[in-house]
Amino acid sequence: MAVDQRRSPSASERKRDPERTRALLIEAAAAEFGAKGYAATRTTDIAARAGVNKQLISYYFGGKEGLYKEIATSWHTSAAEMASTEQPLDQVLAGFVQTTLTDQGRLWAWANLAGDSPPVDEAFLRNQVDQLRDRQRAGEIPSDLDPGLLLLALMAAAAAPLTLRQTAGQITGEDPATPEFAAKYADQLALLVRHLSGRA
Amino acid sequence: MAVDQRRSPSASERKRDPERTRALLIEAAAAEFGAKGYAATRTTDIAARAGVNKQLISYYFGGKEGLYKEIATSWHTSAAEMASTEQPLDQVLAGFVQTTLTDQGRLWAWANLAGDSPPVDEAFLRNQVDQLRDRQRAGEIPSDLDPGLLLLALMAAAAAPLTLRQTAGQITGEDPATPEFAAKYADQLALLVRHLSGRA
DNA sequence: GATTAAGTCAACTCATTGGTTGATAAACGA
DNA sequence: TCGTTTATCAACCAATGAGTTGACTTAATC
Repeated sequence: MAVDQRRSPSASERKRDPERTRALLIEAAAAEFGAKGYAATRTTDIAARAGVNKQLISYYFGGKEGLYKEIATSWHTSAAEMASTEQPLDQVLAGFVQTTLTDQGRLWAWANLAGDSPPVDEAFLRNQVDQLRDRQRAGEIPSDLDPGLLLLALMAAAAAPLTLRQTAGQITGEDPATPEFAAKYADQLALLVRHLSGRA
Repeated sequence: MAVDQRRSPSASERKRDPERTRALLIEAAAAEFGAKGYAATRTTDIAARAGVNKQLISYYFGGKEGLYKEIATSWHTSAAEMASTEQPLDQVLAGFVQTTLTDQGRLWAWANLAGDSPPVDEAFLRNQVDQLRDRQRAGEIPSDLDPGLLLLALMAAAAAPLTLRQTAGQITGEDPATPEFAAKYADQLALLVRHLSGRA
């Protein structure tokens, strides 16, 4: 027993660790909210998944709603990061298809339906629209399409495995929530966009 | 007081009318479920909207869940009808965009996210995929696209004003839940499909 | 080491909500 | 016309679930 425990608290092995607890709760909440939506999620389930007492939800986030908002706003920032990088269109879409599989993505879908708070960073959207406009000028994309509506259509299409999960399953006979499916689907979208630009 | 009330019961003016009550409940329920999703919907709200005592939900449908299922299955049939008509692709999409505005449409979106029951008539989907394949053979659509995934992408895109309501609002600055928006958006999709087929 | 502060938990409270009960009235058949 | 069935409602009930309380325990500070 000569080892000094405090030398490297290293979070994971400490008995008490507020940061870790917070993180556990946030992670568990994202999973639960993402799977069932806000209304159907039970705080008890969140706590159980996090392996922690449910009172701590109140302690750290002031309750169910506070916890939800914490998560809802956290992706604002992650989306903002994404906004900065300027990639080819099919890359952007592929990335988008990927987020489909994450808890964040599911949460975003719920929020959209429920009409919660504006769930995406405005700057990100504006940026994407601008880039689409540029591509139009460059002749990559037909000029008679409205860039805003086109972005909307492409985002919606990319989110299909998520928003139309059931229907996707019915059509393809596969489980749309797998990385393999996402990859295949992203390829198809890339192909589609390429056809759009005329240079198949 | 000589008039014989019973001569023409005419539903709407009768004091008691099971059929009418049932219909009122179904309509109200579709609206409520569509707006908030199953979990967030209160039976009290349904009854209030229908202008009827809440106990009648149990009386006629055996409870909240029974009422929900009643509605969830009812669109199966309406979708099946839609399946029979063979229209040009942009017409199909336009029709789809339209349903976006209905309670049925919203309900369908919720069901897809929640992973409820398979929410669309299988025959309808198969039919649409087959038609897409035909169009491919006819050269209307690039042959290297998978018809199933293409259908998925197009349906998802068409449902954008619904599934990405918030985001749509952010992008366009308009309310996507209006007939005007739906019309404009449907036009864009038609245009997009036309570009896809190469004959801009 | 004693004191204080922070973190965690089990048990409890209280509002909400779906569902039930029993009374009441309209429709209907004999 | 009278009894029976059907439809409707107001009031009640039981269960659930979010949030609170107070005790207890670990860590930090003096």
